[in-house]
Amino acid sequence: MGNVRTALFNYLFARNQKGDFVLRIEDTDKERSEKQWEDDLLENLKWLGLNWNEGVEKGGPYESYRQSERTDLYEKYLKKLLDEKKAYYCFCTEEELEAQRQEQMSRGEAPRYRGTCRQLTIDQQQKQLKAGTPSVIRFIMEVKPLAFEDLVRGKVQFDTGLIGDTVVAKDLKTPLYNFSVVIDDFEMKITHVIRGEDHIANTPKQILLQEALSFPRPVYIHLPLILAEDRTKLSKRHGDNSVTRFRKEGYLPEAVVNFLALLGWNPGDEREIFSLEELVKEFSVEKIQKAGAVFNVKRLDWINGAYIRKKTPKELAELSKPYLPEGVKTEDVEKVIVLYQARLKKMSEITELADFFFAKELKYDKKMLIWKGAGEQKTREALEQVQKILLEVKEKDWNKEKLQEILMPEAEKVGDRGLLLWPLRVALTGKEASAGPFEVAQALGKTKTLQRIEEARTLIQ
RNA sequence: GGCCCCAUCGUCUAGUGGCCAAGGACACUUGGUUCUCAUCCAAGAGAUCAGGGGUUCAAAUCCCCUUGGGGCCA
Repeated sequence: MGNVRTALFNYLFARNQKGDFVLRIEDTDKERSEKQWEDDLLENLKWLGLNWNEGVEKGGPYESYRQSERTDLYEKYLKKLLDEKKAYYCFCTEEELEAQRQEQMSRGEAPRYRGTCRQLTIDQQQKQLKAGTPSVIRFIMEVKPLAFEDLVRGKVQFDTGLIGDTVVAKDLKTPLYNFSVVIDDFEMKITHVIRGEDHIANTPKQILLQEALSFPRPVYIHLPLILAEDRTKLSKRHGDNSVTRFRKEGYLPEAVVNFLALLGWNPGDEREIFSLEELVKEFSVEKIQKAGAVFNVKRLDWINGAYIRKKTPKELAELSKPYLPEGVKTEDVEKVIVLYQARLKKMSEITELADFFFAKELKYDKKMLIWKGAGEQKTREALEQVQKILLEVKEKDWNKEKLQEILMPEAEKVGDRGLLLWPLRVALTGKEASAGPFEVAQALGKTKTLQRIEEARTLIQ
């Protein structure tokens, strides 16, 4: 969810600027493999209709980059830092580090690496390496006040002295996120970094690294986080909120784009529904929100419903296919889908709403047929009356307008329209709630309609 | 614990010193439309703009402090 939203904002920004661009999406997700992460993302972006000129540059969890073809590149820069004495090997053990951290925290200081191994000479380092002592590569953080300009937050300041020398790689072949991201930005000529707010704290490290390697500094835009109900960062802990899931449940891509764009951004006026093209046109960094935004499925549902209502029967039929029994005829799908167009929040709901249409036999409690206050007898009479009338209706007149024209006066005559209409509708659908009786009858056709009324009549006998 | 970020209805938000005793949307409540459900329409409830100090003729809007929430660091 977060990574797709970030990709969307990158897309909107770049398209709005009309410049050439390359998208690089970063994510430090440690749970999934690079391959799966990338496949999911690309698939989702494609589904959403976000197409890039040059294709999306490979991102993926940076921890996995050691596997990639860029290894030599990272090694080159790592060696450069080492040669220039801007980085060094560190042989401190976990225990030593942990003890140091505890001590610092107990004294109310910032927990940071003190630079013990910085003192080591090249010879000493080599000796330890040869001996096979476990080690990491640390980058020397220059101590100075550092500020960068964030397009949505303004000036963000840090005191780099509080950070300590960061680990940039486990070894020459295994770079870590903060390092590889800097190399990638440079190599890919990234000019604008648009990413989640959770990366703000990483930015000074990356800037110092850029400076050490004489790389230009890109423009930073940090997006507000997507939050769960409990106002913490949305994560797997909160259940599956992936775009993949929403796609499977039958949310429409244009609705998801619309919804995501409005999480943390707004057009400044009161419009709510936007196409991708409109979003591109309207997008502006100044209107990006600073505070985190809670992910609200009900709002997504509403937006999705609005898009569903705009579809043609043909489009809807196509969209609902995955949620209907296999082998059903397209014309049948079109018949039933229009009944529920105004009722659907997501396409997957059609399965249950339309099952009566495809079922050979309806199963329901006969009590359901009885309109409030009416008894079994009155209900039976009503069904018989409707049956008699409908039997006379010609095949060519079998449409909802005509059926209503014929049945409505009869229902009026009874006094309480529900007495006639309710049993009819239940007989046809077997449901407490459904589309109206006339349109359902039209969709079912004369034969099936009469057959179901007969079944209901027998049931209540 | 340190640093950083943030703070308007339950939620997403409008608002960049006077037009705001705060507007819209979702959700909620009520009523209307051909039985039900939904759509649609109408109405309603819902925020002393986190709190406190300033600055100003005037502050939701600028400044400071406090509080609260979040993120990163391990």
